Amino acid sequence: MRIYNTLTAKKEDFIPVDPGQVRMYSCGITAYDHCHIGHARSAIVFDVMRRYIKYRGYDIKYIRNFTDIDDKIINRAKQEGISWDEVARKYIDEYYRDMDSLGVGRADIEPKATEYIPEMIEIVKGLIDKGYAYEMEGSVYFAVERFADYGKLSKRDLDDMMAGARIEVDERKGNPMDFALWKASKEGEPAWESPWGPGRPGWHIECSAMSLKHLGETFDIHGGGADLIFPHHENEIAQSEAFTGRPFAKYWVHNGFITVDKEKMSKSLGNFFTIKEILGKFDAEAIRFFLLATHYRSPIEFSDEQLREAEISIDRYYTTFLRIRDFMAQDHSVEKAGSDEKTLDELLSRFPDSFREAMDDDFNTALAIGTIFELLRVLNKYLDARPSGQKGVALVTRSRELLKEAGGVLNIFSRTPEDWYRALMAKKAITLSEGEILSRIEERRQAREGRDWAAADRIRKELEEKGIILEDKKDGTGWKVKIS
RNA sequence: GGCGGCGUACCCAAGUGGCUAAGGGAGAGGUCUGCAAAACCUUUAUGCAGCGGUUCAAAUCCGCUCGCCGCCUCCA
Repeated sequence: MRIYNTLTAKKEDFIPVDPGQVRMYSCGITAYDHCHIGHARSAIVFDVMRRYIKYRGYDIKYIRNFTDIDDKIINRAKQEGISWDEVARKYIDEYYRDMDSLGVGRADIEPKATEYIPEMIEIVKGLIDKGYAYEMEGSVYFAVERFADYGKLSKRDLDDMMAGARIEVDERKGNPMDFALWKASKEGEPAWESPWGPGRPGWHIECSAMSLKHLGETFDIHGGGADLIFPHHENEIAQSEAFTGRPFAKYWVHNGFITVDKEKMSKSLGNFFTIKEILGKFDAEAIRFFLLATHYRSPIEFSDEQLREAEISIDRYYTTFLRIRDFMAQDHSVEKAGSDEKTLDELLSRFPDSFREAMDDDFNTALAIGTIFELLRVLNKYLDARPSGQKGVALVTRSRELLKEAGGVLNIFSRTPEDWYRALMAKKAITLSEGEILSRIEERRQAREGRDWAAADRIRKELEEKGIILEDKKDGTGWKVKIS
């Protein structure tokens, strides 16, 4: 496997610190509002990395945190008139609701910042003892000049940073770039006891404390959105490496942004779409497919049109699965070859390698999806000749297994075609019930039997206007939801 | 101002030195069909923002130009 490492700005061979064992940490959310599609991208990208690493035979321990204390949470609590911990709890629940629908699995450990206050205090104390941090009026700051490697992740030079150009300078700090490890709490704010008086942790320290506790001083993969590179991840490196004297994370991976009109989707610009809004119009699987159809480091322009195309792609997959099922159910007493049997056979032989090579190359899910659709095309062509017999059963069974395995790694294509159509009926607000559709199909069957094509076409047209497409096959009529 | 990224067909999107430049959508033509739909076939980039250069060989490396974006403040 090769992974692009932000730290070295190169794709590198992936060699875990401990052979066969992977330790991965990704930065989760600050629980103060509903998640938008950008949060979904990050969560899905790391979910797929985790699944693929496991698929490749590694034992993986995956941690994803929640920031449950922070200025934004405190402000939100004031707005909503509830306590800060109620805000955090509420939005963590909402997070799970969103992620569960998107097929994002739970991490092995999902620590919350406030559960690690003693560990954080220990690190802050250690950093003061080692001369990397100083206390000032109840707060503690990390002195960036003391850490020689400061800037190595974000490729910045302290002198060039034009500190103060865009930040409010606190004149009392040793260097304007010094950041808070521990913040003194103001009257009425949530506070924990510390050697420096009542206060709360700075933002960055929680990840250092939680990763150290669960993954050790040095671990393999640390990820998050590209906007976390500076200052968050840069500061994590400074704190952690200054404290332990050991390298922190070996591979740093960062996902690209979702854009709207070419601009980064963000809370401050207000150009964001929440996951729930999008789920109101599109199926969760389409969202997941849409996000995985582009490489994780590239920007993705958000658009309804792209989501619709994702639905069409998924529909193509499930339509093929219905064909597979029809084929398996038919009579196989006669051996009859399909079209291009050799092409299918050869493709099946190299498919696992193609898929794996794509994913091995820095988790190239876009290319991996391409291999899936290539197999669908060849399989469809094979089935077009209406083959039968044991050779065919073997080839089609193999195709089905490989497709399901690949889909499983990406956690897409895992439903039945029926579940897909039912979900689509709900999203597209189809007013007909399945029973009504079937009875109309039966009426039409009788009309067709009497060669009353006008009546048959009328029924088909009527259903299409209500969003249902009919497909006449040799042994009956199937239906599907129209995507438009 | 500093650092970084991107620009591939009508749209989306892989490809970062060498086979016919993946895959999806859309369009056109065709096979199949009572007619459709689905599926399949053919077709749509002698071409990869532009101009130079390196090389036997470049979308891929180097330089310049143009355009777009990101980070440098909370941010996935």
